[in-house]
Amino acid sequence: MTKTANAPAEIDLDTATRLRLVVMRLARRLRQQAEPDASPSMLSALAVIERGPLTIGELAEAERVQPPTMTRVVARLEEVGLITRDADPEDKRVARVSLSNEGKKLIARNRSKKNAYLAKRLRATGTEERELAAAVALLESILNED
Amino acid sequence: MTKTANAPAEIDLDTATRLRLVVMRLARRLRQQAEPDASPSMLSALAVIERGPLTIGELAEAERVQPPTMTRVVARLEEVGLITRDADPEDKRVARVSLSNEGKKLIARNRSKKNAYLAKRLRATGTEERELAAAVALLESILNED
DNA sequence: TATTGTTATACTCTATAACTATA
DNA sequence: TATAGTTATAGAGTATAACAATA
Repeated sequence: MTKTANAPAEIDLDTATRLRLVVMRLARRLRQQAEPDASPSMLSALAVIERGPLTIGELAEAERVQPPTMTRVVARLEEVGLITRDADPEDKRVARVSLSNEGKKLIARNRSKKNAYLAKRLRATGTEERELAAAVALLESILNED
Repeated sequence: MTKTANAPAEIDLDTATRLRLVVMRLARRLRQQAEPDASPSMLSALAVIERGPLTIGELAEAERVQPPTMTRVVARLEEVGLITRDADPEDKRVARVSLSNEGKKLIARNRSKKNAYLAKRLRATGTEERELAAAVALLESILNED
């Protein structure tokens, strides 16, 4: 095979297309760098649960997924002991989900742990973490507004 | 259900964690807004193929996926007629992949088409497209450097 | 033997449709 | 009847291991 393809920027593409490509490729890369303890969807749900106990429906809405999707994510989180689930005493249909001690520890561990992959990328590109933080904040705002 | 959860920014999280969360959630959203003609992974591969005919292995390397993954994406692209595949006459193990006319048309269509979802988000947040383009460029640089 | 690509298999992530239990 | 959540099923996206064809 000929020497490959350190993919050049796709400069002709419009912003929407570039956003789609970079987000999908970054998602792939970050997945490959995954935590051993929990998958990305589990970590994402965990970050929501951390802000306070929630029902499955609230979680699904916050994460913008359908309820069956959240049922499964929550089931796996419970299986590995990262959350606890309590039936609402006033309405037995409702399940309230909270972080377990294990879950709290995992979040704390993640927070204090330097992400080696990202740190390396930032060094390689001479990007200040502050610049990346600003870019991330912009994407968050696009994502969170209704 | 109590009034929900227009998820507030997770300001305590470190940049790496926020990047992971926002990329995974954006990927989910963009997937939900998917093109009818081709899935995100197909479009991503197509954008690489557009730069010139490539072998499966080169494509896999450019997209940073394993060969079996690319075999499948290419199979679907071929099925729906977006690419053509020609055996290399000098080495019959090798398959060379190029855009079909349909594939070229799809790319042109995407390029000229305004992405309604993204446009709405930008309007809602008062974000200039130029600001988003800068943020996307930063992510691209992190992704592409070796 | 080494390389290119495929097949077999499995896991994650997600959806829709149909269901159960409770209200 | 309506709501909260689950189960059944399916498809996309990805990986590793084992293989076939060709070099």
